[in-house]
Amino acid sequence: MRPNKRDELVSKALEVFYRDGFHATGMDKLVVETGVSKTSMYKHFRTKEDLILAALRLRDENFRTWFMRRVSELADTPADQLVASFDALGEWFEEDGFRGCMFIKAGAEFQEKSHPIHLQAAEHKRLILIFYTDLARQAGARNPEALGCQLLLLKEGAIVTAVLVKSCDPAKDAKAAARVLLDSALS
Amino acid sequence: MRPNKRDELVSKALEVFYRDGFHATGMDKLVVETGVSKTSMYKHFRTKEDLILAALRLRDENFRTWFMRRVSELADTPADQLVASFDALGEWFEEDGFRGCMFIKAGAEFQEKSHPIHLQAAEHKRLILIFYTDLARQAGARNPEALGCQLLLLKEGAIVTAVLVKSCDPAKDAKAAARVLLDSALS
DNA sequence: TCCAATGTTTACTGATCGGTACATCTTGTC
DNA sequence: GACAAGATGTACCGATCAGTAAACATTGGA
Repeated sequence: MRPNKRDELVSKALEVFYRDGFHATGMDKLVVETGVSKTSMYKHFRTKEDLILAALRLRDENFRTWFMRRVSELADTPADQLVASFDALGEWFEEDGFRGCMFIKAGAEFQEKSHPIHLQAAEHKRLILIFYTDLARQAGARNPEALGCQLLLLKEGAIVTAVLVKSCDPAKDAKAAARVLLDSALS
Repeated sequence: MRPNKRDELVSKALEVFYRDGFHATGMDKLVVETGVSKTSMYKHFRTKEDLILAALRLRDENFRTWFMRRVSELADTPADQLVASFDALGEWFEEDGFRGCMFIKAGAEFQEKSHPIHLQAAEHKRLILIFYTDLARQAGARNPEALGCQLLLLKEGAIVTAVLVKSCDPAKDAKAAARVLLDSALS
């Protein structure tokens, strides 16, 4: 039960769950794709739910790390970073394997509010909200909580729209909207 | 094969798919919940996919009818209707059985862009986008396509946030954002 | 009343679901 | 090299998946 082996399994499972969905991905498929045996899989993870939770934890870490780093690379001041975050999103949308937000999908497939997977998806969004609220506060917004939530709306809407609506350029429109909302929150 | 019987089945299937998800809902469960036999079910619908598509068609009709009617009840001018649409959304979020947007969930569970279910979900979003773009044009926005898309972002973001983030009042924040964006698009 | 057509039910198919019992292999220790 | 302990693979569990064949019930017209 080498710990790095476990990490490998989580990483591969994350990839397959993200690509094919949670209910649509059986443990047998994961066993084939990872090359490990079913018994080994269940030595590392008590249930499929445990594996999904581990994959979501990894995804949360990966995404937020990438997102925050990229935002800080793209702009220097909090105000500019608020706006630049939508450029970062736009880069993500253009990636080959882009399939929308894993946590929106997790929340959609496990809808009970008390379900551990639903709760973990909600926790990710809470952390993103905090990220935006902090930036809004540092930028000097009159009501950082309200602006943070509005930026979260734009981000989530942009992701959904990037998946489902071809005739839009959601990253561009969200960025423009963010600038307007920021200006309005500062004046 | 009375046609109203078929409508009954679609209506019940819609309810169960919306509550429990698509992959998580087996035909056997639907057979039990509708009280009809499995063979009858498959006389009305060639495959499960056909049933899902029929349910989505009904949902599209129901939702857009309700949404547009409610918006026109809540305000008179196009500009006010743009803003009031988020009050309508807020009413929806407060309903007992609210479980987010069925089309976001359909797009999440059937991710291939060429899949008929994915395409139908995308079509619904396209119609909503047209609704907002038309209102933006009637309201006199400088760039109705851009404002329409931004309002769509707010709407989709508000739905996702209403499902996953408890600490927000997304309908309220989206409404405030819509007003700011509208003002900016008019001046 | 008989027949044909239509709708419905029961009972089943092979495949796959999440999960496990048990045999086998590998590895560190003496 | 002997042996115990942990990791791995094989082969299976009952339940459920989407879908179907064939018997049965119902209903219309002649």
